[in-house]
Amino acid sequence: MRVMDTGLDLTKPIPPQLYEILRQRIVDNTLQPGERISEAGLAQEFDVSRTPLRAALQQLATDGLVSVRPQVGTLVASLDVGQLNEAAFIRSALECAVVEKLAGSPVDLGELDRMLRWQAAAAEIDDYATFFRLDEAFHAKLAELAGTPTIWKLVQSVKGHVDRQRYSMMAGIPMRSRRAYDEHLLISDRIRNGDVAGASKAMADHVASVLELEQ
Amino acid sequence: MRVMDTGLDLTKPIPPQLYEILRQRIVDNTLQPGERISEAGLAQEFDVSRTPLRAALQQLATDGLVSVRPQVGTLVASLDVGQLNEAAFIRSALECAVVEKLAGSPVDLGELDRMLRWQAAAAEIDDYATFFRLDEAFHAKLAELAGTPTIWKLVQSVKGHVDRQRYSMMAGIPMRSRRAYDEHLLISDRIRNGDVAGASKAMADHVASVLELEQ
DNA sequence: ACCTGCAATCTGGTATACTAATATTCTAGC
DNA sequence: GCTAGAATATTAGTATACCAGATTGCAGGT
Repeated sequence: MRVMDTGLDLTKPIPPQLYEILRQRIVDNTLQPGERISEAGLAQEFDVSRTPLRAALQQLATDGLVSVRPQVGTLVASLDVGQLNEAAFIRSALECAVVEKLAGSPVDLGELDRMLRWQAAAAEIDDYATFFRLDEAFHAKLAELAGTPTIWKLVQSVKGHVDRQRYSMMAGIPMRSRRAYDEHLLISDRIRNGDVAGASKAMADHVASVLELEQ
Repeated sequence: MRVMDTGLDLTKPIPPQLYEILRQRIVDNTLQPGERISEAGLAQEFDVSRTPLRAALQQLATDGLVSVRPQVGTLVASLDVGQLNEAAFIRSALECAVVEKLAGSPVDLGELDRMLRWQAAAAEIDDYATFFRLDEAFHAKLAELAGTPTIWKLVQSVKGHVDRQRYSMMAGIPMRSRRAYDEHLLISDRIRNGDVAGASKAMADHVASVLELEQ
């Protein structure tokens, strides 16, 4: 019998919740590269059967965050510089295409401005958790405004490798909420001005900046 | 008891095979938009249990080719012009990024030339099935040479909507193997010449051409 | 004729049992 | 002491049973 809270809401679909939890554990290195994952063990921990757990692992496998070897085991994927670069490249290509489209065909940026003000506030008080959430929402909103919400889904599925690298580097490094906010501002300004190439460049710099080692 | 051949190789993983078969049926309109899919029915048809079948359906759902509604049913996704445009947009962004990278950093294009000669032969004799296979291989090879094989996986997962539209239009229309071959040639030439913008443009035109209604 | 409510049926979601293949451990033989 | 091989344990893959929610059709009341 298990009474401990597993953090799952059993009234909502289980696999997506398990996916998010496990993804977070891999990204923040709670589950380390190369570590073996036990389906049965995790199923017991979350007090669910292997069935929904396997659905979550399948998603993580398509994201390249775990590697399942039949009849052997499921491993947390190793950090691979090639895969990291590729993920960053893909993200850049997709998000640049989004802002190019936005800069080329005017849309209402009111919602974006509102989000930027929230970000400014969060950056001011160094509320990193909130800023991180708003940062994700900003990029998602860009894709939504461009009429390409699928792009944000693809970016998310590819972004895991980048996020993992970021967590590895992040030990004690001061947050860059302020810088990220400035870059967001630059992107939205250039979109507003219809500066297609400039907006694209600003986005490329922005997504590249998260991997820079120096402050 | 079932003796009919289901087309499955039981010595290899089942879910990917089911995925390919069902994807093909959706793309070529054997399974029509909005049609209801019965997990139990398909499981019986292929003589497998619902477990591997559900894994395949989950993949098709992430591709947006089916829509799973809990306790209601699984439906073949409707043709949606918005989704089609988005898929074409994403494909263009990713594949243009690939050829831009290739044109910017010289690599050995020997394998590509070999594939182009095969395509020329297939186009000459109007062997459409073979040409289609070679066409896919050409694009996959571009991604491989650019060091971004994941991009081709993403393109494939998004391409279903485009392929479905292509099948809908293809009734009686003469094949365009020759034209596709010429476009491939143009792309590879511009890559070879380091013409980044030109190669990108050629690729954009190429992926856009499959949706053109006129000959 | 129409609306309402209940019940039968069908659906996908989950739990569990079983299989086959791999990895590991232990042991017999040298 | 060491190696080869067999027994054991563990794994992901698959099949099956069960569940709860949703739809559908009909019965009965208005």
